[in-house]
Amino acid sequence: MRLSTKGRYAVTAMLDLALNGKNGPVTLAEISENQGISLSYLEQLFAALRNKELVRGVRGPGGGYYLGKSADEISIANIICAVDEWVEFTRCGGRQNCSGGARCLTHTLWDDLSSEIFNFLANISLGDLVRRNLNKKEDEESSLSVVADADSQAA
Amino acid sequence: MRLSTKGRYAVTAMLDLALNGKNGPVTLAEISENQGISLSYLEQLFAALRNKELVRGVRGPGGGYYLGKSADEISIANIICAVDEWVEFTRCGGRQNCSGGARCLTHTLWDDLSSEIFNFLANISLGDLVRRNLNKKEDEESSLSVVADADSQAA
DNA sequence: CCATTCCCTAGTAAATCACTTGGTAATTAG
DNA sequence: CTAATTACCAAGTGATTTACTAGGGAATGG
Repeated sequence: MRLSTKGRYAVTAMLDLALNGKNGPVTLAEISENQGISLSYLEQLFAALRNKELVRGVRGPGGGYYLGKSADEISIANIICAVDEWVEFTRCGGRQNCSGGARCLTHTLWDDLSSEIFNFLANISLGDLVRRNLNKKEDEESSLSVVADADSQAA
Repeated sequence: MRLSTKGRYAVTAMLDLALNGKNGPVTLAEISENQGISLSYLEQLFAALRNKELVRGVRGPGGGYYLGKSADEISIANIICAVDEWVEFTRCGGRQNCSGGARCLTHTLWDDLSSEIFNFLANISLGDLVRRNLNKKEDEESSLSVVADADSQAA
């Protein structure tokens, strides 16, 4: 299980693409400018995203990137897995010698948690994120209680 | 937002402590043995956990570590924050010059997602994890469908 | 006293991060 | 056709992080 800043860059870039790619492709130069990410680093991230067919590149003037499928079909887990090589840890059914000991139980607990986190992220799509934010702007228009709660707990 | 293998080590160690610390303190040597983590690395992790009062050390022979509070009062987010320095990213209300542009919207979306992930992890306690697993063993005793699903999606 | 345990500092090889440099390949506008 | 534009590709780099080793204390129990 891995969720680094690299994943954040990828999600951020994909969000930018989902937001600005409604009519015509978006160039990496634009995303680089918008999000403050170096062009060449974006190229590396997009190479990984392209391998997983989450984006589609078009070369030449007027070219750029499209989403590889609809924003609703791309989950946050998909994006993070593409660039961050999600490692599902030590289901130690064989490899390790932890036959029923405390080690194996702990590993099982961790694996369950890891799966839960994955499923959580797999159930949020790019489209969800965009829509949720627009709805929130309409509905609330004032407070940001969720974020405030998280901050206070984190501190 | 950060969720590295270091956090995994910390959660694993805390799980071990929750499982084995029912009667008397648990030594880092035991956890090191159980979980296959180097003793000195554990010491560093537990220094961070101690700072956040998630564990309590007792020196001398027969000593070891206790949980700093009950397993139900310790969330996974607490543990990860302790060792991984959870960085809440770029709520760019001031620092950056993204006045209403695509950058700021994307950052807002990311911040919302980040908060959601945090809240998700904040709502799972060590106690939950242990109980959930014990219940599952009683209830199902056969299939591990959740984990299987996650694996197939990850691949 | 002395063994045990926590506690602390420093250093390190390997990996990862975010980036730079310097290209090549395809496509379009003129 | 040419030149500009864009995606694509590879190699390398300083900074940071990871997981660990080494080498010590400081407190406590027998």
